[in-house]
Amino acid sequence: MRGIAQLAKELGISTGTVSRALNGKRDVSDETKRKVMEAAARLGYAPNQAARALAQGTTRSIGFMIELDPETAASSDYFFMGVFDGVQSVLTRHGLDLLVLPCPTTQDRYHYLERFVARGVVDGIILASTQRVDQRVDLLQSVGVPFVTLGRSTSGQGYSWIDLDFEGVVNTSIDRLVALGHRRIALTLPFGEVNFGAVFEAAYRSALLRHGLEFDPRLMFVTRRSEQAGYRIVDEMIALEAAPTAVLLIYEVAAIGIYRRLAELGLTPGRDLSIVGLRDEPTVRFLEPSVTCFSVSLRDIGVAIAEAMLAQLPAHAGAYPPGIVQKLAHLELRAGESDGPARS
Amino acid sequence: MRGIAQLAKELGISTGTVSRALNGKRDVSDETKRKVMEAAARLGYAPNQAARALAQGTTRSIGFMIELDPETAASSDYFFMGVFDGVQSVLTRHGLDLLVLPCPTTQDRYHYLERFVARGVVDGIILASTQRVDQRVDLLQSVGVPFVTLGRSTSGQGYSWIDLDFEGVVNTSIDRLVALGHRRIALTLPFGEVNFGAVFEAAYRSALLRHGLEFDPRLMFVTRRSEQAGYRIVDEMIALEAAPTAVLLIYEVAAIGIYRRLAELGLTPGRDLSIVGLRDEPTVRFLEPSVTCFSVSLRDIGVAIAEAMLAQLPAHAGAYPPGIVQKLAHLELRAGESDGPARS
DNA sequence: CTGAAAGCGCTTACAG
DNA sequence: CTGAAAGCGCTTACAG
Repeated sequence: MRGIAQLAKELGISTGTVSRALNGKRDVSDETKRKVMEAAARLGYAPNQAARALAQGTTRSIGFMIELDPETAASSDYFFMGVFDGVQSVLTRHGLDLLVLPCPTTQDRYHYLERFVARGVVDGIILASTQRVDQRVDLLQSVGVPFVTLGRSTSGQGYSWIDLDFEGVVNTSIDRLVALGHRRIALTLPFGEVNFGAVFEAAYRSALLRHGLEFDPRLMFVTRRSEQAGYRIVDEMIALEAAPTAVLLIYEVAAIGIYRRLAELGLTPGRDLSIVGLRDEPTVRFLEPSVTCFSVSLRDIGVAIAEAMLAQLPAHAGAYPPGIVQKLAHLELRAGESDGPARS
Repeated sequence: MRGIAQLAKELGISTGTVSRALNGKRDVSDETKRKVMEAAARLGYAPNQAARALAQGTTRSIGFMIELDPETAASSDYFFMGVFDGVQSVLTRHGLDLLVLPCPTTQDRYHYLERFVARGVVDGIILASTQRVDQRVDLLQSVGVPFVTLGRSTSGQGYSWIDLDFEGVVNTSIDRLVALGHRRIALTLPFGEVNFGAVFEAAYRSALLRHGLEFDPRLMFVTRRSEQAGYRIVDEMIALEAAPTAVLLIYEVAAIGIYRRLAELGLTPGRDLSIVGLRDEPTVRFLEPSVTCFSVSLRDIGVAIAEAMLAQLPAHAGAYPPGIVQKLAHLELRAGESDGPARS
């Protein structure tokens, strides 16, 4: 005999009563409750997760699916760790566990998710690296599993998402660079079909339009999230007959490669090429000269995700206003020294 | 009716037979097997995780506990993503899932783990950020849950671990720096009680001894994993009456802060201060001048961890020689330009 | 306030 | 090769 049965026997009461006491149900005497709690703590008893999940039909855990693409994920640890912490801070208060589900490089993201969903491993799913067209959204919606995406998608309709305000970043950056006299502003875009790539590009185009600047597809560079990518595009930019005088980076780490290549060429960031990065990752903040970029609280993003999740869980209705949450996280400009007046 | 019962009804056979077919047991006709598989695929059926875990007494998933310490994790450290991928590549082949368990900053690591273990959420545990004295090791050993630690500990005895060869790194670095004429070599150590801090320091002391160099506690700097930490220690080193001419970094990202501070002071890495970092993170590899550091395959470390895990799981005995695995991952020197001859 | 019992959705000896 | 049935460890109406 083990588990709750053993505990019950030890106390000389029924397993039902033990269960009710442990779960803080009403209709159990304080005395019994106290004794059960004490014994559970003493014996280190915790209800078996599988049995409880089976009986309750709920796992009390939320899955956060991330992707281990070696190139993309290679420097995104920091990003997710911060978000995880925010998610946890909320879930913990509600007795929910966070399980991070890392989709291996070799596996298809759709099937990876599908399996977890079909087996009922978690009560809700958080999706990252949301694609422009993301079948995972359709899957989750058709199955009816509560979910929140970090990043929008054109798939599905009326679901909860939290995203960075890429439009705001682009507008602020372009306005700033134009005010500094820049007319040819390059842009780096993410490799692959992540949705924020499309958002970034669209915002860029409309910002140029707003300033009456010509859109030149040769000024757009598709890059991986890597230092190497920044190193490479310097030469590509210089090779253009009309080279850009500024560049807006979707992945700020590229600045590291750009700085290095510029140094090799005897050029100076902020003078010979203006650079604006996305997030103020510590790595980039310490470059010399410091990179102009934007700050955002990863923890707050995590908190927002968790709240959007809770709003969908029946067991937690009331704690948060039920309904769909769609929220853009504002990014605040942190002016550095990597951008300056355009030189003709 | 749902789940396996529904599938069984659909096919007009018993749930037992469906289960046996799905699990590839012998004693099921190929014909039945085929039909069941087909129907399962068509209906998107996957056995409920909780029910299966309860019946089998095994969850078929392995937990990887990491810590969300904001200061430590806050650097763009892709260490874990690489390791996860290696672990996955092995586990997947054996039908095991990897669940990453992120311990929130606000929670005690011991109790966080204890709860997961008591509830039987996973069949095995991988531990990271192993402490010099780590009660989690004792816990896991007393409960008898299979586990592998990433990093050694003085707690427990005779358990499986995979660790970086810090001793090798220190020996190679000190030999190299001494050969370059350095006599006063500083060291950065990790904040807190992680075991590799003690290993790093011990190796440093014995390497100095081997070269007949004096050990000076003022040359040891406890740092967080951050760029900021590197920035700060430059001034501290310079302030010493006998300043070090070289520094060996436990956290390579510190090089970024060091570079910045040196630049501000008009000093040059590799000439005015020699710097050797630990791992060749991309961030650091692109600094100018490039940082001398060491390369190691994170994926291989993950593979080794997973294999050490499988060796402990009864269900997978045979695939890997059972027993305790204790392995040091070799780090290969990648000479850069951040260290050079000592200047008097 | 408490106990007895059914049921959650699987797996697995046990018969046949 | 297949079915009927017990059992995994919980939770929860239902009585009392």
